Parts: sequence; C-alpha cells; structure tokens
Amino acid sequence: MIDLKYLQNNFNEASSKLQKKGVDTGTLEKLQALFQNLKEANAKLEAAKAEQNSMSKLFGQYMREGKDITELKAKVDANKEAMVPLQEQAREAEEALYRVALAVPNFPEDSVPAGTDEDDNVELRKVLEPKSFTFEPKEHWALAEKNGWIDFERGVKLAKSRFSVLRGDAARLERALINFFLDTNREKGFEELCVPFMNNAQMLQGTGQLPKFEDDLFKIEGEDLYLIPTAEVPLTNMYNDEILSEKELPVLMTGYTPCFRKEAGSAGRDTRGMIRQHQFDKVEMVAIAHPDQSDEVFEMMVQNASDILAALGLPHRVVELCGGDLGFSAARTIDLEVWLPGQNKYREISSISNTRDFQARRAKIRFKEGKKNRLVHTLNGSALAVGRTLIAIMENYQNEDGSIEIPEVLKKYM
RNA sequence: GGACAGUUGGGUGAGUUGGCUGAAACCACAUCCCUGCUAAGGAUGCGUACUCGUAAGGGUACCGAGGGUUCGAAUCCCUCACUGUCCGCCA
Repeated sequence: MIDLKYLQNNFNEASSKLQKKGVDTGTLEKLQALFQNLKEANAKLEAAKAEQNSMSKLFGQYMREGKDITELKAKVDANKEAMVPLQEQAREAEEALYRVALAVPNFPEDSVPAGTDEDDNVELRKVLEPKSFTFEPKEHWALAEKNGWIDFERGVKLAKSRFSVLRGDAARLERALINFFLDTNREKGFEELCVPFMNNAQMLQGTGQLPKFEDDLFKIEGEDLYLIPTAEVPLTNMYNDEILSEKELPVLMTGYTPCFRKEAGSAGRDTRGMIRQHQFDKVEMVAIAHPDQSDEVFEMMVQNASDILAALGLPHRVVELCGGDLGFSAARTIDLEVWLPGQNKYREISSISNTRDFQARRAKIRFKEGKKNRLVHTLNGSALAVGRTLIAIMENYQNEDGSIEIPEVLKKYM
C-alpha cells in the first residue's frame, strides 16, 4: 500500500509518479478525499468515546460513594445512542478507503523509464553472445518430443490444459537445476527455507496479490488458503506483523516451490510448449532490507541471477522495466531475458523487484531503529525460473540430431 | 475427526466475585551511576497502531480473531482460529 500521508502532503508529486503506472489523478483524488473523510469520522467517534469513557468512570465513582445516578445514567445513555451513527460512519469510511487504497499500485522510482509496455523497456547490457548454429535450431517442444522429455498430453489428462509432465532425463534435469540454484543462492548468503505451498488470505494481501488479483489465484475450496503463485509470498511473509532488530538486516532467504497461476489474462499466449503453465517450479530469492541498503541488495540479487545464467552458459540480457510494465507492488524491476535460439528471441527467465516499503506497509514488517519502528524494504527475484531454464538449456544446448548436451556445472547434479 | 485444557506486552507469568489494570512481578533490552578488569550492585526507561498539538502533553483502539451483554469487560456469553494432552487416522 502506498503511504497515504505522503499522498496527502505531496499530492502533485505522488500523482505524477503514479501516472507512470497508468493510475489516473481521479483515483488519487478520490483516495485523498476518502482518507480525509476517515480521519474526520474517526475524530468524531473518538471524541464521543472519550466522553463515554469519562462518564463511565464517574459512574463507578458515584456507585461507590452511594450517590444518585439517575441523571448521569440518562446522559450516558443518550451519548451511547448518539455514538451509533458515528460508529457506522467510521466503519463505512474505513471500508471505502481500503477498498480503493489496496488496489493502488506502488510508486515507481524516479529512475524508472517512462513507457506503456514491454516495448519501452530499456536494455542495460547483454551477457554472453548467442552462439551460432550450423543448422536451424529447433524450438523446445520439438526437442521435447524428439527426446520424450515432456508429456504434454498426459499433463492435460491428469489436470487440464497448461499442465505437463516431465519424463526421464528432463525430470532429472529439473531436479538438478533446483539443487544447483539453491546451492548457489546459499553460497551467496541466502538461508534456504522449505515453506508451505498454500498461504492464507492475509499473507496474499501482504505481498499484494489480494484483493486485486484474486482471479489469478487458485483458491482451496472451503478453506482460507490459496496455492502460492510464487515463493515470494511465503518468504516475504515469514516476517508478517513482526518487528525485526536492525542488526538482523538484511534477512536473505531462498526457497524452491512450485508456483500456481491461473494465467487468467493470457488466453492464447504461449499456448504451445511449456513457457506458460498453471504450475511451474521456481527458486526464489527474498530480502528484507534496511531502507538504506535496499539498492545495494537489489544489485546483488540481479548480479546473482545473472551469474547463475552465465554459469550455465546461457546468453541473456538485462532489462530495466518501464513504468507501464512494472508489476503492481514493484517500485523498480529488472528482468533477465534468456536467449532462446529456437524462438529466435529473448524471453523472461528472472524478474527482480524492489518493492521498497509497499509490501512492508501491507504486511506490517518493521525494524527497530533506535526507539522507533520503521518499515523495512522488501525485495524479491527469481534465481531462477526452473522450467524456463530447462527450455533454455534445451534450445541452447541442442545438437543437429536433436540430442541435448548437459551444461558442465550441472553434471555433478545428474 | 472426537474429548478435555489453554491462548495476556520481546520472554516467563499475575490478574477471571466486571470499574482503582494497557495491564503486577521477574527476566531480557537501553541509558546513566558505581566499580580498575572481563563479575556484581544501584537509578531510570522500555508494547503497538491511529489521531490532536510547534512542543510539553492529550485522545482512541488493542490482553488469539470476530460478535454480544453492560453506563463500564483481559475479566460474563456466543462463534471461529490456534496450541497442548488423550483417542482415532495417516506419509
């Protein structure tokens, strides 16, 4: 959630920042009015409550002293009745405010390039040159078929479309990648965690998936539980509603989880192959950082993900997302796009974001700075998306006969 | 899933004949004093959030969550969640 006091005091600045993310001024004006409205409603209600409390104290005193209380009782009853509508107004004001506030995305950093979609993203650098093939490189689904690596039909039979089954060496490679990623992250100082794959609604709200993106999530019927769309949710919310000590920061965490997404808005996109599935494996990095160190941690996370790709010998490019392509919670995001020779283009394989205090405010994650509590910064990034790495290996390490080499660093894991 | 017990501040733990308890005490922590040594003693401070105020200092809410009774609830009632123990079940 954005800082409403900041919005109130710096409306024009806040407004121009959020225009980068496509939020119109009208929404913000409404938000500002609702905030003011809530404050006024609360002030009235609290004044009445204060009155009620002090009269109740008197009441007790009168009783002990044996004084007549009929007059006081009448006053106190009248005040109590008068509070009913005030209570209702305050409740409505609060609901109205949060309904809007929870749906407003995070402010982008000033340094984020303007733009409306991925075409306006800015390439920062390329790492490793795509190698040239002496033959026409195939796409991963063709290679999968040739090697019997991916059983799309049976994935659909077992579940539904956009599910698949990895078989034989592909399944082993998937597992090898997970281990390789976790080991590498651990060596960089991330603590490895094994977390629940379902989280409750409060956690999903903490990281920003709820209430706005409920349609993207798989909900467990009859339970307050959702299948996680990313390990960012459980890892970040490890410290939901907690106050950390300053010396604990930064908290660096990594974990492997499957991720479940309805892909509601992507009908017709990437339907072939396993670029976009309802269930996919991912190893995630999450950092809970001091505001002063979050930029540094961010760079470290980007470098780590890039290093992993480089260690696998996978050519990629580093891209800064423009305002229009930024996710809901992100203040800044850098994507790593891996080269897919079969598709002849770069495809996203990692996304590293700094949400600043946006998630921390929702999830109430704070740290002690002296006597004060301050919101932490939370960061998250994939290191890496496992299925897409598998695809990238297939396409980049293919031979003319359709066989696939195993990258050197993975051999000890196979 | 069934039965019983519990859920209080960073921790341990009082408080359950409703008002003087936002909460004793102890520990931990912070600052200071004392002390020449890796110890001990003393003083003070020490929950969170919102809100009013330049400030000093007020106000409101929170004793697992939500609702109810009452002038007034940590204390009474209801629902739910969680924890513990016993039983059932199970990787």
